[in-house]
Amino acid sequence: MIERPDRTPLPRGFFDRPVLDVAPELLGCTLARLTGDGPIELRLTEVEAYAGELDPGSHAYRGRTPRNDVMFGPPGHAYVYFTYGMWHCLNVVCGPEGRASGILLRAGEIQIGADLARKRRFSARHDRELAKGPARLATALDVDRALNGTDLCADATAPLSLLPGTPPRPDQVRNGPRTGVGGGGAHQPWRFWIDSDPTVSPYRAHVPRRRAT
DNA sequence: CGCAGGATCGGCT
DNA sequence: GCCGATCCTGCGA
Repeated sequence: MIERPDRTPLPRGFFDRPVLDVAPELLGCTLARLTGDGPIELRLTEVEAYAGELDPGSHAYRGRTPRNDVMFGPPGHAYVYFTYGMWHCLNVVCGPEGRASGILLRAGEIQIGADLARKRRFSARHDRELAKGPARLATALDVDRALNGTDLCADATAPLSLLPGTPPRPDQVRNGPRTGVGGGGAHQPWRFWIDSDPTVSPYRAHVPRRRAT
């Protein structure tokens, strides 16, 4: 009998906890995508927590809308949003249900399907850039709003799921301010990443956009 | 390598 | 109308 890594998705209970407990534990976990062309999998190296309606940085801050509806639903589901007119970003809803908290999956290391990811991320000059940033991660794994609401705990044959992986050593888990978040939520140190990992995206402070002249 | 500017459109005020 | 949980390219050092 051949030993294989655990293909059982993380249980719903894993996500049905306070988002700040879940976020650091997601590091090292496997995000598995089943595309028509084959599987693409990555090991998460960077995530960011958003604490629901009370968090000025969260999409849920101004209450429930058609766009953020999934965030108010049960934990363990995918919240995918479209931004800047061209990009998608992927979150996991966390508990308790109705809190509308979630975790943005910001970066990872491609472990399976790098050839497929390279086709989708043709401008990446190096494999470490394939999923270095939330929109790059979504692009590499062919994630768009068609996957909004997907149950990530269903099973490994689903189009998108989260599985246990290889956790980092506890002393390798770092945290700091969230990238690109302005307003009242800017200073919260709710971004978590694996220290010294080359696939972690660079920190960028929020920049209000200037109007075109 | 760092920084500035542009792309592009859905969601919400 | 304004702005965004971003990324890419081009330019200069």
